[in-house]
Amino acid sequence: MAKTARLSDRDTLTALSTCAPSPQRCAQCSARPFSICAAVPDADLEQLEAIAETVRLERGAPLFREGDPATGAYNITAGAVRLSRLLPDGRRQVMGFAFTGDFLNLDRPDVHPWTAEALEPVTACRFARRRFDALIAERRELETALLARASQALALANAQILLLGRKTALERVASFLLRLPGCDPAHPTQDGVVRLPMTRSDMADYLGLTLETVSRTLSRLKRDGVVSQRSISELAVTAPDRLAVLAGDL
Amino acid sequence: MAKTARLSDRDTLTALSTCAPSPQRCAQCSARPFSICAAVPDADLEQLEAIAETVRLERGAPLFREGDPATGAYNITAGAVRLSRLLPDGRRQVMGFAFTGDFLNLDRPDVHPWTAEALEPVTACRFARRRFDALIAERRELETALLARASQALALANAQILLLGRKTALERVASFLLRLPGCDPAHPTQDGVVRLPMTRSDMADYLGLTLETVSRTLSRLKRDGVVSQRSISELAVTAPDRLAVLAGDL
DNA sequence: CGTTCTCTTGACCAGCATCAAAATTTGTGG
DNA sequence: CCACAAATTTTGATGCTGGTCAAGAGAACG
Repeated sequence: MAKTARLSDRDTLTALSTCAPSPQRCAQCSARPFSICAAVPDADLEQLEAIAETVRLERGAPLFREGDPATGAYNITAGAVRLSRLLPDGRRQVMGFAFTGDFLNLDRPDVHPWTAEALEPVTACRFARRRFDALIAERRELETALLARASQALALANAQILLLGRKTALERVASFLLRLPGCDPAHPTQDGVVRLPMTRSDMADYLGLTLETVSRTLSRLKRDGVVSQRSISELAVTAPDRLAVLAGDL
Repeated sequence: MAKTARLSDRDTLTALSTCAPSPQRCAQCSARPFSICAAVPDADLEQLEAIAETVRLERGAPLFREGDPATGAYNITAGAVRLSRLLPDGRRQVMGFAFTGDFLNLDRPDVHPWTAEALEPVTACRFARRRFDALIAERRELETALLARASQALALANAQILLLGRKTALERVASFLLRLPGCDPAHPTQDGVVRLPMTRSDMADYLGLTLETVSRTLSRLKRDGVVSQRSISELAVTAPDRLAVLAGDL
């Protein structure tokens, strides 16, 4: 479905921060404050560095695929990732997007329940499964951090269940635009700018809609003066209050 | 929405098992093997007993309500519970059903994200928030068990997201009938019998459908010989293989 | 610049929702 | 146990939201 495009856009990475995301130097890692690694005190970072390995992906490249045996866990240190599952006939559900600081395979499954693909150039730390499990067993604060992350993930999943089960197309798109900016700590949002590193099709498959419906709904929001388009992948929310009403939760 | 019905059907409880679910005697609790309490060794059960309190609910009674401050966590020891959230205009999403052994408030929220109501007579153990938090801090195996439960809950939530985002009405109902029996360890399912302690409306609000669509879909499954009706709240799956195909996942 | 991919817009359609009413089940009181 | 009332379920008729099909406009890349 998604073609493996080639694109070496290293600028976004270096522009992001002067200290490179790198397991060799966890202490200087720009993603650490947003990551599960923040639970490990500076003095013990070597333990983390010892089992981490840096992975770099170009746009479209998979970090792992649905059905593959899970041999590691991943911490995203830069870029954005799409998590998706397929039904046998090709219908796709985007299960979520992961940004800087997000941890994949919280629940340490034997087999990956979904495919993870880079939406833009991505760096991630890979922790080999066995050694990571051993580290968790040894360091309780890591397990506590994992539980906190799992709780967050559950709350988000439940918000998505409400969205998919009971919201209209307009409410889904509005909810998405409100929620997305808060998900990426590497791109702190300024005055209502929403960065959309994914395609309309990705949004549609995330929101249980079609790409045409997403496009029409965004056009409607523009026409109604709720958002304005800065570029194809960047919107500005001009009426956040109205957008919140349209999103429709309490 | 749900009226507080009065019904003291104690028989289902005693019929369920000879050893009463009771915190005073955790060692004899029939729900313990299915519960998070299984993580606490027999020798230390007093610690659990000390902070537990038994709650009994008649059908329709709430265990807690969406928006209420969360002052405790609950372990269901008998019966079935409906978890639901409301949109301001009254649309309802049933977030799930909880059965014997299920633990509510895994993520220890400050405010309950949903309402929990008894579908039938229910007994539960209530753990006061503070004291439970203290016990977790003290006993690591409890935290490990919570993480394992949270992982399970995440996997289930993700299955539901796929269902709500991309499945047809027929696929949703079929998936539901396949999944439900495995959720209630207190009623081990014999040869494809599915117990449905919830109404059509509850199923509909769980599956993102209307009660009419659920009813029509069940009628269709009956007409096609995939299931047969034993009573209004009990079906028998006569063609499990065909049902699995209709459910449509890999 | 031309090729390709993505996005937008329009016309039409289908699956499921809505509205309505009858059938069945459950609960209540004699 | 029966009769009646209330709630739930089933079934039918009709409508609407969002999906499908199609074509053209705009970006991105070589």
